[in-house]
Amino acid sequence: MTQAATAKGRATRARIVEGAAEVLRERGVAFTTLDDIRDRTGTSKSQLFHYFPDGKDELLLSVARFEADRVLEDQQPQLGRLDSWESWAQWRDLVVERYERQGDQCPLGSLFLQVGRSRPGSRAIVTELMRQWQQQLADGMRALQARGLVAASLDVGQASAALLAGIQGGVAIMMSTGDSTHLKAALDAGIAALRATRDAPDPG
Amino acid sequence: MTQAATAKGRATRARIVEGAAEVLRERGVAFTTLDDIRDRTGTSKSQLFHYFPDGKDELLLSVARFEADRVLEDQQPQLGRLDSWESWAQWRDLVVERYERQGDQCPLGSLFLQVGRSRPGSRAIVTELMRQWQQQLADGMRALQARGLVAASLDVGQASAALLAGIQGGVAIMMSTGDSTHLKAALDAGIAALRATRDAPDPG
DNA sequence: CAGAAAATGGACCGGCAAGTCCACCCCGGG
DNA sequence: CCCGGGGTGGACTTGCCGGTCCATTTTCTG
Repeated sequence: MTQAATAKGRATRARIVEGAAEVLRERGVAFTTLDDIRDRTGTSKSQLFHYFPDGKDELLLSVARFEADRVLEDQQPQLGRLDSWESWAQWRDLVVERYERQGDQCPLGSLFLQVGRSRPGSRAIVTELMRQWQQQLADGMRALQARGLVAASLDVGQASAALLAGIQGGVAIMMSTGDSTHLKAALDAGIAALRATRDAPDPG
Repeated sequence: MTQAATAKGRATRARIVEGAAEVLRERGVAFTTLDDIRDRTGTSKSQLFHYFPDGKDELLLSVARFEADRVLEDQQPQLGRLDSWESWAQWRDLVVERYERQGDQCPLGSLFLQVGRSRPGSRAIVTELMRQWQQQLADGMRALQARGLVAASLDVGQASAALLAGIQGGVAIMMSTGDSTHLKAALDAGIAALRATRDAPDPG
């Protein structure tokens, strides 16, 4: 039963997912038990298994979906409207701010470790998130091209892939070291690469 | 007792670390037990605790150190001699090849999940690995500068940080999606950015 | 206001895996 | 030869935690 039948049921299910997401962010997947989630969400063991019959894995997968959705939502509306240098700059700051606030928690990354990267469900979630994210970056780059701010010859697919990789890596490094230098460098380098398609390079 | 007293002891300890690293890569941290490691290494429970008195965490940390060392070793000698476009290209291929061969295993990443990113020991390992890696990239960029292949005005610190982030992210994405496109894009973009400091941009 | 279906509470079970313990082995030195 | 200590084997303990079960309450429907 993935969908609850009544409004109350749906509310409870949502409460479980959101509460579980909180606990997981705080404690980390490896150290979170169903009892922790039960406590936080004010539910009982039977409810957990009522709404997630396949047990912990199913619940974790639902949390992963929930977190994946948040990732892109948290970057809106900037990410959806990257049609000027100003909006790119704003988005860049937003990303840095979001992840610095998040600190060393990587709900999504850790979630898949536990469930298993290769499991059909989990891989689909990341793949889809990456696809959408890159898509929006690519849209932004094409918007710049349309306005003549970026050379039409730019390989948008490659540039957006590289920028996305830089973000992921920057975040990953920040998780481990607590330092956001790399994230900022990756964002700035990615945007600078766009600019460089029009500007003259340093002639030195 | 972190160091064994006799040669035999030291050999056993090394066998444990290497064997554990193998098992962890195959099964993943979350699904590996001390008994798995015991089987693989042909040792007994008491030996595990004899050489790693603090238990599983201490062992995992040792494996993390072991794996961290491998990361840079596997990129040698190319990584240590990035003084021409050819050597950069060779290194780029080496990185792609190494991680494609590794597939969806990320021994290091997962290890820290289990031990806890923030634990003093584990954070130090990643930080040091990142520092050395970036250092070697930066050295390579300066070598290009010295030969006049890259503009002296290039901010090596920022460029190396961005490239490192791109690699990390590219690898991370490949782990989750099985696709090395992003890794290649990040590497190529990073190197192209170096070239672009000298070449004229596409005038389109 | 039934009666069914959904939702909830929480005691209980069972297995697994980390960690303990002690007996034994092996080898080098005196 | 024996003795001491590092090295080894593996049975055993222990606690945790995912998962089960059933009794009870609440909510929908006619």
